[in-house]
Amino acid sequence: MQVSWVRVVLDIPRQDAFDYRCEHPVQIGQRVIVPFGSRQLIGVVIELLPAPALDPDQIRDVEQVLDDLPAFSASWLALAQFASRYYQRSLGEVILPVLPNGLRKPTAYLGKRSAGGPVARADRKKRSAPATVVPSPIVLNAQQQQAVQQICESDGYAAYLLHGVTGSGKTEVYLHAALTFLQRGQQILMLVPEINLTPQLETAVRARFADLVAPEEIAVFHSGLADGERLKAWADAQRGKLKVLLGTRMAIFAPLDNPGLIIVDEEHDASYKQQEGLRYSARDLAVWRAHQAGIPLILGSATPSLETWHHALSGRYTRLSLEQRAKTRFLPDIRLVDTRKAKLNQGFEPGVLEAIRTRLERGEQSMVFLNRRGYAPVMHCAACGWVSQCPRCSVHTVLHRTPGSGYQLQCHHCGFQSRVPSICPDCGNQDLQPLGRGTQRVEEFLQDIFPAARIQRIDADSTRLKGSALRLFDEVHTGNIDILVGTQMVAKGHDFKRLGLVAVLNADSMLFSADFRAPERLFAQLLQVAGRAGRHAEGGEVLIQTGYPDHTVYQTLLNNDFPAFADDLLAERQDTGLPPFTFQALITAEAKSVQRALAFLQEIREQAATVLADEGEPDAVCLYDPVPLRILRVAHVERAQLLIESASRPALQRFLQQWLPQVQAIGQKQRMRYFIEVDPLEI
DNA sequence: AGCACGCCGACT
DNA sequence: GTCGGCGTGCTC
Ligand SMILES: [Zn+2]
Ligand SMILES: [Zn+2]
Repeated sequence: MQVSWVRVVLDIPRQDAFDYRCEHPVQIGQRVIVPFGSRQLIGVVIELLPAPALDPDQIRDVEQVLDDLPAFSASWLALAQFASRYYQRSLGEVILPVLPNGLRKPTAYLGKRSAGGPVARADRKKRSAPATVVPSPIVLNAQQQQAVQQICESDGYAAYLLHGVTGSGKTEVYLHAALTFLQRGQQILMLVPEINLTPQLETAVRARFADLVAPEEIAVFHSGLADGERLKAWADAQRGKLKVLLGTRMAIFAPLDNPGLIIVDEEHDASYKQQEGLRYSARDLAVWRAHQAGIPLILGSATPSLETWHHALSGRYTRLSLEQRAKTRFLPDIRLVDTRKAKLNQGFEPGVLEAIRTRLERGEQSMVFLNRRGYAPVMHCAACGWVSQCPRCSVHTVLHRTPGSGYQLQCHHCGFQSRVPSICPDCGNQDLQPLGRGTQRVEEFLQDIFPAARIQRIDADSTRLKGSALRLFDEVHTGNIDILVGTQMVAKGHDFKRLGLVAVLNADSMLFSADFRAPERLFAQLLQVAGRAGRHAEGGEVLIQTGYPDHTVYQTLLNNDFPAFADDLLAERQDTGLPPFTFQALITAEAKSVQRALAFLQEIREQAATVLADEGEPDAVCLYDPVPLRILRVAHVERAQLLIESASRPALQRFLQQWLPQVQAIGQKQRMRYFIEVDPLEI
């Protein structure tokens, strides 16, 4: 066998690629096991080298070429390459972390327990085929039909904003369009924001495509799957065995080679943005992937992100509106409840409690939405003003009810737990009070005034165990629950047939957040919760408690004029020079003391001025003053950030490419932990 | 990111 | 004397 040289990417931060000698047949896109220092790693071959670029005695040998899956295709590698360039990470830091565990750990292949490797092991495992329900025939209305037709007649790449409220039948458009592309022999990639939303959609997909697609040609891909299941779905995608892949943001990296249509449901949702490691936006990568593959893309939402709305206005995306609610759906009556004039009872305006009582008497479900888990956001001493504080973070600790009948303080940022002090640590006062309320306290209060009601709380705490979310939602669906108390977890997607009333308690808390996207996000969330009520009968009602009923967010809910709201926000963003009219990147530095983090950011900022001057474009990119984060300290680490902004995306990208190597050098010298985020969601 | 190498404090 | 603390520097 002819010896060759290969360039391999590994999951090593800020390092490009490493060259190896290879005595086996090998091609680009194959995974290999290589020695690296004293350990072994799995890497991916990205280049075949005509000759070694290094001293031959520094080059080591590839130990094994893995061939239990086909090599990654050129188009898949191009996607990874784009993400690497755009998000400013090494290619290895993109490729390896997106692979299922078994495919990136050499131990899965070595040793006597490896049993033919992870793929063979996953294939051997018996899995019960999911039951398929018989679909009920669906008739599309004129707008839906027109949308489907336009999508299916796309010539190559086209991006569609499918704009329609809950119940307007977006899912039907997805499914009908998907059917056409399946008939053409192409694959469908469908993204949803949350794991919770996959079961309902999977059932619908399986039912609808049962005639055309075998059960094993449909797969689900998200982080809630066990390692083996995730690996099986990925392997089937890479082997070309799938027709439909349904998943959360990570599914955007699935190695499908013949996609015909990509669908991003609830495209505005912040969950599409990865918040750690490679901070990518699956929505934006979906646009790139569709463009590269030359296929249509559907971005669906009732409340599109302003980025998407802006593109729809400029003509880059085609807007398809669904204004008619499907025939079998009803619009709930949305009302604002002015809390300024009311005496609240445990956060409830009296009329809201009465409305719940009425629904109870009629045997209908109510939902209370409160975006705050735990019993109370903080413990407080009325005598001296002491509040419960996390010793490791600069935040309050939250009072939680524990499974017994006790209480505990928890930090929502670092997980720190502590006992509730019986007296004030500062002044010895014996009467510490919980301040405010979370879902646990609301649940307790409602149970107190409606003793006979069956109340269920659904939040991150009550659904911690695997599968418990599914079970709780089932309870609600089967009607065993009268009142549902929940956080944003209950806001999305679920279609509760007997739900007549939705009450929103603390919407205002999001109104004055420091984040410039707050109004947009609040509106999306409120419309989404509102969409839970009265979908299947008349008389559905949504009550939103607010102290600011005149605010445009609330007024837009009443007059149902999203376009006007979005246009106003866009005008404001243009005036203030914010996205989507500018492009941003954010560097966050972490250190024991914020002074050190700020000093580092200040130094790299000064370096930036030199880079910009050298490029002859001193004003193309603006770097703001470094600032401490709003929550300064988390788990004993203090953080500061530096915002970088430009009116031109290419200029920003060019600048980052020039500047980041110097940032790295300074970071190394100062032993500073930092990371960069392109298109940050929150600043 | 690991993991070794290295040079200083308190322990069988 | 050596066990182990984690600073620093490489890994094709
Ligand atoms: Zn006190
Ligand atoms: Zn904490």
